[in-house]
Amino acid sequence: MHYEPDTLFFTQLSRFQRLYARSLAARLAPLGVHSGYLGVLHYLWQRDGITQKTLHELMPVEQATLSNTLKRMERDGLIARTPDPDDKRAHVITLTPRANALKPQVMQAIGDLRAAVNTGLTVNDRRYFRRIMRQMTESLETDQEDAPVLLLDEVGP
Amino acid sequence: MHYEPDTLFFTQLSRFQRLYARSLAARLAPLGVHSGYLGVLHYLWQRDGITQKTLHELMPVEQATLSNTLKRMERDGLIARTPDPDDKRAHVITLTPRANALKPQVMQAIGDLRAAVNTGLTVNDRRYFRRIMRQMTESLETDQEDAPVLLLDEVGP
DNA sequence: TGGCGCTATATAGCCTGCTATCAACAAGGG
DNA sequence: CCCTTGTTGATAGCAGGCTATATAGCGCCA
Repeated sequence: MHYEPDTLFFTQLSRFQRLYARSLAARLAPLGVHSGYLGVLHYLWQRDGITQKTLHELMPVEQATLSNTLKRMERDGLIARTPDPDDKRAHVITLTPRANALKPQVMQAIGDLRAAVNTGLTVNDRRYFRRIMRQMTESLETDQEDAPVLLLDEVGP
Repeated sequence: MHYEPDTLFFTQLSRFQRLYARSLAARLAPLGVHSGYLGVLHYLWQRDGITQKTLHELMPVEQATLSNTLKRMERDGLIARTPDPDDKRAHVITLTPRANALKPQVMQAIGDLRAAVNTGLTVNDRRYFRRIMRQMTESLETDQEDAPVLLLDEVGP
């Protein structure tokens, strides 16, 4: 009875995520969209003209990551950043016409991939999978809160 | 009835994978091990002294990725590369004593994390999850084989 | 009002992955 | 024996993540 299941769970998970990203990339490439842009597009399609800060509050990536992603999206002509009249530190992010026009094709690509990945699975399988993934995600969030805060001595005078 | 489930499956999956990697990193950092090293360590602990090519055949990453990972592991004193006597292009990769000594702690870290992630899940949940993940992974592999090979005209003289 | 601390964003530097390409060596055929 | 073709590994350059830190502007309070 093997204790170590030959390939690590982490390895399989990473591989799965990378395969997913690659299939997505294959479908999005002709549109000039990268997988990292998806989250931004998703929220801006719902609510255009917000600041980076607001967008950041909606998305599960760090501020620096978002900043870099927005830079590439600007370079690729998907968003524009105009100064926020109310706060000179901030910029209002808006989608370009091109980005707006892309929505149906991007949605189609996502749907296509979803269908491909779901072949052979029941509705129940999918729900169950998402439920377990959500629960594991919560456990990981907790795990990181419980992080070793240590080094709290040495605060001396 | 929402068709679009608020956050994209891909986004959730990526986030889950990143959280997993981060929790792993938190446990491995004190050992001087990065998450990308795990696969290499895993296989070399089983079978030390193989070439990069052999290792590559075992691992689900591209050759260039492996090459870079090995470079960082060498820099960090975990592996050594000695010339292969049978083939002057190749190097034999061996673990350093430090890397060998690290095995119990790394295994412990992996086990700890596994336990943390599995809290609240039944054995059945875990098995089911892995099964669905494996099946989705296979669907994605198929998806990429079916890739648009296109551009096969224009070969003419 | 002048300065200090907080906040919005950008940048530097790293890890991990990818594709494309190159250099060096191996192996076989003519 | 040499020359072509294949194979092993390294490198360049990019995407997308991260932490840490810098910069600029906002706001408040003394």
